[in-house]
Amino acid sequence: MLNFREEVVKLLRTQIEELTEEEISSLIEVPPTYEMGDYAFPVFRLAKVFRKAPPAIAEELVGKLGESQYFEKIENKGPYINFFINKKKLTEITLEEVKNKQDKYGSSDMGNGKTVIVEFSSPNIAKPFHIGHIRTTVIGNALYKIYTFLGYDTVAINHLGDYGTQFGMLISAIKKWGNLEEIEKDPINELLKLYVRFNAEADENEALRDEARYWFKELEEGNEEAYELWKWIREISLKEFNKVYDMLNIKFDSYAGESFYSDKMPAVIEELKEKNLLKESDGAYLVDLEDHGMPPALIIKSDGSTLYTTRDIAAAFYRKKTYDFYKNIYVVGAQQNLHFKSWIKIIELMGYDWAKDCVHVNFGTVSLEDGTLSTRKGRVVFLEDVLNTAIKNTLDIINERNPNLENKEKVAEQVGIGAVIFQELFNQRIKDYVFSWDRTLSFDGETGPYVQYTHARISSLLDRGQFNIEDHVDYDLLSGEEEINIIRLLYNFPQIIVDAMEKNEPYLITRHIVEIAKAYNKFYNSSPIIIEDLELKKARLMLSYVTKTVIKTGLALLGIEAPERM
RNA sequence: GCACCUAUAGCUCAGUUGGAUAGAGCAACGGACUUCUAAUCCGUGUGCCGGGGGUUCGAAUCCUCCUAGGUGCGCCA
Repeated sequence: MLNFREEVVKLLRTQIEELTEEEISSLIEVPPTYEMGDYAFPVFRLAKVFRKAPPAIAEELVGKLGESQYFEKIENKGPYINFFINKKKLTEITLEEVKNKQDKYGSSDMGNGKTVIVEFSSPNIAKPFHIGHIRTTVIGNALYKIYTFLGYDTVAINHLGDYGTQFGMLISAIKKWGNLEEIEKDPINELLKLYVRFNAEADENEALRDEARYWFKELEEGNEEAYELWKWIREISLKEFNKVYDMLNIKFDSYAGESFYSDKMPAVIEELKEKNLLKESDGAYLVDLEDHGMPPALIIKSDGSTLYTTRDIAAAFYRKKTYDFYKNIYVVGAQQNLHFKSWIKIIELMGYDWAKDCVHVNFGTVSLEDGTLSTRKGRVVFLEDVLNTAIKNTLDIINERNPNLENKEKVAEQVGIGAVIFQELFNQRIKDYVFSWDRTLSFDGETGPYVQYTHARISSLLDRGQFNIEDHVDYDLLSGEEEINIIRLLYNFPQIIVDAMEKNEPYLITRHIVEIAKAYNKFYNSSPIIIEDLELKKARLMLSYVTKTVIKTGLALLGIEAPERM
């Protein structure tokens, strides 16, 4: 697709020898409003070379630039040279491209089959899937889709928390107080109860902790009873998690969790020893990272067992060997910033330059109005409840506003769940937030339902207007301000996807499709579409169609469905 | 104590990597459905961009020092 920005650079380069194309390109910007132009070039940087006042330089350059088929106007306003895109060209290029590529519009082969791993969600077995897990789950899924869309070979890994001392506790608790049938009926809650009870009693009776450690050691050493119990806990938990994954329509390529790497750690420890990175301290072994401004990283506990740092290193090695990744992404909360910085540094110190390809995609903390989430203190909001409440709320709205809608339940699911995901992907990852039912269930303004509504409205319009994609369209009929505002946003969509990928920030796409929906709704409210004038009708329907197509693609990249009616 | 992150309108947040008059949504108030879906659209106003200092043609954005909040800092993950 023709790149107008590059055309600006090329044009400027013909008159500016003092700057390279790259330098010119980095100076190009988008003016605050479109009345000022589509692209602007501030000439301040040339003031010293030209030994003239910036406005005079700009004026002189404009005079020399001459005509271009891509721009209908080039003028200077003070020290800025402003470029106005040829509207017909923009419309033609954009609409043809969307028409041709349809749901592939914005996709690319830039990934060239390179492998990108996205590790996300990764809940702890035997613990509830709560609102704190939604961010990693939803952000990770969006990134997975974005990378895939850009031509990368992607691997979605759910690094289950299925190992560690906590399983010693659970096994011990089940053996003491557990009733297998009851657990099977309501696994997560029953297991959680056992876990909480165990912790409470262990606070009184220290011996219980030793028992837990004993059972975990048994598990590690292959005790059959412990292993069978562990396997059973893992299976029933996964079944529970899959209920939520099904609702969110999320699939993983691998569920290799912590336990998977348990036999891969000795090799790491051997190599650390060989490379003289391991230091003994109080009976434990660690890697000293003082030279890199970090506290030491503990690798082996004084009782000989390993820690999650060791497991993450082992996992990274395994993934490098198995997938030969180009990027290895971890969607994990910002609380673990130091942990990731530290083990990635260790891999670098071991001499592997692919350490730089391991990226921690972090995000801020979700808390509740009465404090931080705490499973053990019962301060927890279950994700399944949030989704179900959103669905129910949506169904109420449908019954009120559009009671004759077909497939109400299905649409309520798409919209309710979409609203939750959308909200989650609306801001920068790093922001902390306090969970609020009000905000989650608000469907007005810049929300998922708003965008979906726009999509559904267009769908219905296209049917009524008997839209035919083969119809020939006179692009001159779409040169009004409201039409061009939509088209500009559609034109920018592919670049937004690339930006979102480079920054690992899905919200860029979320915000962009909101802008598209806003621009379209404005147009819709002021321009009747199904009208007598056949040519105008065809043009407006085509614009509606391409808008719908891009909205649908944008939502899909976020993991949100786009119902045809709502 | 040390390290990292955050601070923009009453609330929740954008701000295109240093550019032109700092923008949205929500909330409030007023308008637009016998006409393509009113989950929509149109109006009305709000800012010591946490504070001080610096860098330069130019700073919400970069540097520095404060302040407030969050997170983390060897035997959990």
